[in-house]
Amino acid sequence: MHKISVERTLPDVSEQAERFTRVREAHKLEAIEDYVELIDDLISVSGEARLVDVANRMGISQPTASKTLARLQRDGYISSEPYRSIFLTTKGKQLADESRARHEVVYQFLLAIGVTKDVAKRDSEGIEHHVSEETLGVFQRLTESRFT
Amino acid sequence: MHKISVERTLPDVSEQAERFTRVREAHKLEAIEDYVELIDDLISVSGEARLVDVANRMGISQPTASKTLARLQRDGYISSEPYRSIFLTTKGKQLADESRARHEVVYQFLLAIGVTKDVAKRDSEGIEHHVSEETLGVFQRLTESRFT
DNA sequence: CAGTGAATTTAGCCAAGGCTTAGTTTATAC
DNA sequence: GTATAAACTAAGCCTTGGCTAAATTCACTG
Repeated sequence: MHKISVERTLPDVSEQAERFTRVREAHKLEAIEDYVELIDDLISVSGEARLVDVANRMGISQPTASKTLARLQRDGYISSEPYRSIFLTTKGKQLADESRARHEVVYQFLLAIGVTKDVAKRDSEGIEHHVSEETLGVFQRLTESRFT
Repeated sequence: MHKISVERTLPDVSEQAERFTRVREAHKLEAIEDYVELIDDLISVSGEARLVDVANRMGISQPTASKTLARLQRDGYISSEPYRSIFLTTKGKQLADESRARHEVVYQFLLAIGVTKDVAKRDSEGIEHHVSEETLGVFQRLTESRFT
């Protein structure tokens, strides 16, 4: 059995480096987006966002949630008094809205092309953060035109 | 202008927690996948993989690359002698192949639905790690049937 | 075959994001 | 109005993954 060795070439160094750097930067925003989106949902549905709920829903311990929320407050996404519930700042609310919109587009797109509901939920959670405006636009158009 | 408040519900706690946990776990594999894929490419194209090239192409400093490669070796993905070039273990080569295949499917799919080449390259870099087998299968079928 | 420059490693720093254990505050029930 | 349970914070530990500066090794040139 002979293996056909594929003609493989490497992209330009700086171009490739930039791509990886971009992905790494996107990662930093991801956690923040997930938090503000969740906090916004909690406020909408249950009237307030408590640390304990954030921790439980993110699947992390309360101290870890506490530390992360402190960072979010430091960076101006949320506000809260010690031992009190959490509020989104304008900046945080804006990010939550944008993030949810992107999330929803990806989710609906996956459904439209025939991915099952549960998997679409799981995959869209990871994918949403890495989709450019251009790709998102394509997703949206295709979803609307129901090309299935 | 009245805002229509959307009926928003929250998913089951443990289900949501599991989803976030899954994404966090995927993240850990990402870096590894990117490294072994790059190392494999370097070996294919230039005959060997040197730390300096890995660092330059990942867009990180040499010491950071050195530390990460040490972890990869510790975990059995690569092997190398001090000051020598880097080799993939069977485990590493396997992961590189799988990762590249997934990467390629995502990239070709994005191209097929009309995303421009540069953006497809960038987005597929981030998306590939979060795509389940099921979604990947759907991508592949749709790409092959050239549904544009 | 010695000197030099490039490649690599070592050491030491930092932030993020995870954990546990222990202590404090809050709220509730009696 | 006080006891107690739940919520939250504090302290301290770990890994990953980033950096710079400095030391070491390698390879090549002359």
